[in-house]
Parts: sequence; structure tokens; C-alpha cells
Amino acid sequence: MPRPAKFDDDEILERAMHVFWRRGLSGASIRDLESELDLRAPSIYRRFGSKEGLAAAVVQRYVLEVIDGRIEKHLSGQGDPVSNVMGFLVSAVTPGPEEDLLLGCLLTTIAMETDALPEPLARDVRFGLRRIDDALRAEVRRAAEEGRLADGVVADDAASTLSLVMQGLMASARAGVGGEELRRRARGAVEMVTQPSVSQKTG
Amino acid sequence: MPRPAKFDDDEILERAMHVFWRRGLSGASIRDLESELDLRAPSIYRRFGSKEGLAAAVVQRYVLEVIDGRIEKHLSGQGDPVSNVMGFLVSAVTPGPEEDLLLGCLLTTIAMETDALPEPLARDVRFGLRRIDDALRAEVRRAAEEGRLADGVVADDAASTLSLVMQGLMASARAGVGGEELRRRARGAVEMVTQPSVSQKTG
DNA sequence: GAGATTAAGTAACGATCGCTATAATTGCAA
DNA sequence: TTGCAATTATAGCGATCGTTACTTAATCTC
Repeated sequence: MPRPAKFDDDEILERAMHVFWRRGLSGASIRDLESELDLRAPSIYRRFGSKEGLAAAVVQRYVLEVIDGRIEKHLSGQGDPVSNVMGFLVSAVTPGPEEDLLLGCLLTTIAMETDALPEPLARDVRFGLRRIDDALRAEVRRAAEEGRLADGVVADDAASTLSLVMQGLMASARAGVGGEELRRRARGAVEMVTQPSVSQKTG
Repeated sequence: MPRPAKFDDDEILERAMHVFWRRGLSGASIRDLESELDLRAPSIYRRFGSKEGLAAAVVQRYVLEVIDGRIEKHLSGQGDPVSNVMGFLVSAVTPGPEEDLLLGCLLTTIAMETDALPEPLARDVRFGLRRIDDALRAEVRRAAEEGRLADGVVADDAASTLSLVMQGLMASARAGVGGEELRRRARGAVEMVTQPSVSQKTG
């Protein structure tokens, strides 16, 4: 009965994510979105109500798809916890095959934008950041149980520190530090709080 | 002979800094600045050329006054290097007596805003971030020379990790984490990479 | 094909943006 | 007091902002 939509919501949110990622929340204009989504403003507004509504939908999708995807992949609670934590941090600063050169976390980008985010958006951002924090803490605790943390390192201190390192990596990515350097620093941070893996460090 | 200026540049930059801090670079409008500086747009433009020029002047002042001030105070290369590093990180998330409740680093805030900062501004931001990095590394190396790092910790790895932690603290401050919690995390990170101070940790 | 339904596009609204031409202030020198 | 110089404020520029009436296009049912 109806005219078919050019794109489904997921396609739109995927592209909108890139726009917000590159330009920031207030830096991305509706005109930017129009050309990048190949969709005129009224269609965007009919679906998402406002630019802020679109941003909220983008953030929710980002948390569910990207963040949760990385958590499930790297912090599922199985396998070597140290490798998992390492993989998780490194994955955050490794551009995927389709994500051209986008480094850093959309949540951090949006969270930094202003101290007065509209409330629903701010809540979604905090939700995503907390999810990272919780997953990281769980895996680091598991590392501690297996005796994989460096001597004298308390699990929750290590977890919160690595969480800070992660956010620092995001900020550094934004500030122009290259991907190679970011991954080097990520590995350095994890190696510092964990037991040296005797089999690999020689050479 | 001329009419006296209402404010000198330093007063203006001090107040403009607060505006950019709170609202971000693109979020702070000339009208915002007009009311906060108690100065109309043409006066601002005559002195600084453009909003971007004002922002660049603010960043330069921030680096010279705030950043260098903290570096000189905490990372001067004298005294206990561990306490110094600790003090440096904590000072970054401790609001001063006059800085109402401003936490986090203006450089990080501005750096995160977009991946396409105007070039002079981007250079000033990178300069400030590098200065933090260098000062932190020097002091951590000194800690290493005095045998104050935890076993197996490489000085430069610790320095770059603490630098990331610092940026993570800034981002967390923006995301709404409270000052107490930020300082707790800052202390936790420093304690993790340094030798436990046997005289204090008992309780 | 006519009508219904739901999409997308055209065009423009008022508000605000960064910025500036111009005039009004304020001091000192003459 | 008059003129000069440096500052400030008034008022408004064109551009762009987020947003929305209104029109057109596309699909299904009948």
C-alpha cells in the first residue's frame, strides 16, 4: 500500500553515525546529514522527530551493535582474560574493514561535546560508558582470579585504570595520534598491569 | 590619549576560557561570549580577529598559565617523583579555589570537538598535550631511576599510560563523573605503577 | 484506473550564526 | 574647547541553523 522507503532505519543510523563521528553532535548539521544519508530533512524528521532524536537513536544503536559487539567478542568471559582485555582495548583503536578510518569512541566524542547534553541523550551515553566499565571490570577480576595480574595490583584498580586508558585512547585518537601508536600504547598499558607472559617477551 | 579599555586581554581570555570550557568551541556563540565577557562583538573582533582567533589565544594562555603552572608546581624535577606525579594527576581533577567547578582539560575538550580543527588551533592543542606528555615522562623516568616504579614496569610505558589515564580523567569529568571519584581513580592509577609505599598502605 | 496510504522532495519559515559598517563614547594634547 | 586616537556599542549584514507546511512520487487494494 505505501510507497517503499529508500532505506531502512538501520542503514540510516549507520550512515548518521559516521556523520556524528566525524563532525560531532553540534558540528553535524541537518544539511550534512541530508547529503550523507541521501535523504531530505522532512524524511529524517518524520522518522526520528528531531536531530537530537536521531542522535539518540544513533547512540543506542552504537551501544547495542558496536560496543556490545566488541564486548561479546572480546570480554565474553571465556579464554585467556589477559588476551581478551588486550584485544578489547586494541579493537577500540583498530579501524574495522568497513569503517574507513574512524578511531575512537562515539560515546566519548559526544560526552565531551558539552556539559549540558539533552537528558535522554546524556543517559544513553552514560549507559554505554558504564557498560564498557562493567565488562572490563568483570574480565579483569577473572584475570585476577587466575593470578594473571602483576604483583600488588588490585583488580578493580586495574579495571578502572584500563577504563581510563581506554577513554584516553579515544581522546588521543581525536587529537590526531595515529592508529599504530594508539595500539602500541594500548598494549603497553595492559602489559603493565598483567603478569609478563614469559614465553613471548624474549627477543 | 585613547579611551581606556574596559578589560585587558588577560581578563578577557580568562573569562572566555570559562565559556569555551563549559560550552565547547562550536557550542560557544559570539552572543554567549558577549554577555560573559561584558563586551560587544566588535570589540572582541578588533582584538582577536575572529572567534577562532579568540579560541587560539585562549588555548595559548591556557597552556602557558594553567598547564605550565601545574607542571612547574608538580613536575619540576625536585622532591619525591611519585608524589609529584600523583599530585599532578590529582590537580587536574581538583577544581581550584576560583575555578568554580571546572574539571577536565580545555585541550582535551577542544581536541575532541571535531577531527578538523582549524590548523593554528590544532597545532596549539597538540603543543599543549605534548607538553603534558613530556613533563610526565621526565618525572616518571626520574621515579624509575630512584627505583620507585613497581617491579617490571618500564618507565616510558608507565608515562604514556599515565598520560592516557590523565586524558581519560578529563573525558570522564566531561561525562559527569564526580570529582571525588575522579581523584580516587587518579590515585589508584598512580599507585598501581609505583612501588607500594610501605609506611602508608597499612590501615 | 480510482482511491488510500506512506513515503520523499520543494521551498521556505523564524532564529541564530559569525561577522562588520558605522556611529557614539572616552580620554589626552593642543 | 577642539581635534585626535583608541575604545565601545548600535544595528544589521548574508549565511546557515533546526524545523515544517505543502506538494509530489510510489505502491497496494479495489
